[in-house]
Amino acid sequence: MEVLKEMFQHQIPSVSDTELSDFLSLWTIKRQLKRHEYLYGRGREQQHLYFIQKGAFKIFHETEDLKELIVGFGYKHTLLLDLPSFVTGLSSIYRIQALRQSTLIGIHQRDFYSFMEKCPPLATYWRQQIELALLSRLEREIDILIDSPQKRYERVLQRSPILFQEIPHKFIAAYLRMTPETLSRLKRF
Amino acid sequence: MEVLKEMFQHQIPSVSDTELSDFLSLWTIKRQLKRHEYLYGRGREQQHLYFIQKGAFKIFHETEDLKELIVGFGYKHTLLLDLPSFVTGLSSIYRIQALRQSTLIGIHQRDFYSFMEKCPPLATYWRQQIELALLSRLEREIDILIDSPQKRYERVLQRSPILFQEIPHKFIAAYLRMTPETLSRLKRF
DNA sequence: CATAAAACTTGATTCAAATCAAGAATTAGG
DNA sequence: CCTAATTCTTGATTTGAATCAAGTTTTATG
Repeated sequence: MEVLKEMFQHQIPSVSDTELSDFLSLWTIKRQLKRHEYLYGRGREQQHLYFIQKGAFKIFHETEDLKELIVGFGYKHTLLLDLPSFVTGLSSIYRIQALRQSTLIGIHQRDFYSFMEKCPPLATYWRQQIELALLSRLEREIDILIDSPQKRYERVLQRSPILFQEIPHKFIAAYLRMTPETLSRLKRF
Repeated sequence: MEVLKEMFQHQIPSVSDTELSDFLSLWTIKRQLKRHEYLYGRGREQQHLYFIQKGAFKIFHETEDLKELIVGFGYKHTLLLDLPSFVTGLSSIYRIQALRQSTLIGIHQRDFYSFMEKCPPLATYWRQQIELALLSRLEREIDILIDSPQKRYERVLQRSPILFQEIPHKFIAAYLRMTPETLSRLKRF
């Protein structure tokens, strides 16, 4: 809770102390997930926003033939949510699975949105977050369109070195649109 | 101009007639582009929002080795902009090129944003457009992560059949992360 | 801390899509 | 409407990453 408070203090400096306390009091959902556990069932809507206190997650789309297309990860001390489901309220196209034992605290979308209405700094913050998410997705589109596995690897390694410390490389390989064998060979140089 | 007016009347029904007229009067930029012409120079910031009255465009990222990674298209009677540059004000990571003779009308970002401040329905509309752009990019991410060229083709054909009528297939092939030869062979079935 | 499970590495082989090539069809524009 | 330029198709060949396989290292957890 303390870390979450610091994060918001840092990212939304214009929010007052009392507002922040009120806001944090809405983060009532506590969850503990074991390795391999899913954050929610297949195809359910997922209208929670979580903060990862401990652990790591993979976010992926499951194709009809049960292949996993990994679209992102969640690490310690960052927010975790099913963005399309959170925004639209529709059932999710993603699954989110714990990569190791993890603890989360969360807030429901309706509580978040209703607090946003009476707290303009939070509204501004959230609008910026959506814009940033869009921009980062445009960068990622370039990442995965590049032909050469070598270049894809270099680009992401440069931008997100943390990834390679936090996440098993076989998942990073899928994220980079290659096999673990290919990634392993690239790392040699 | 008439078509643009109808589009906004349809998409922002809550906006008043006088407001709409005021807004449209800010669309003062007129441009004519010949085939192969660029909307703006390499790496320039691009803070205009355009409406395509006639023509078609490709939006692509140019890699260091001058390969073109196509990230989207613009068609008749839709909006055209360099989204990351428009939102951040930074210089663009994309180039936009006319695929045939085209005419555009445009508005500068500062005029658009300042009108948004005094027109809440436009602000709401724009926020929704950003969210929609994000959601469509998440769908696209899945599109291009899929291994099989066949499946990538089917998915996009199903969702955007118009594409295949408006745009030369060699560009669609690049958009789908395959060669024109591969796309041609897929179309046989 | 022991041991079972998971992840990673490395080499050999396969295979699907890229490349190369050339002719046919379509489109642009004077 | 004609001609040149561009795009599309189809076949032959090449190639680079996937797959297969097996051994090694690392990590999880009772």
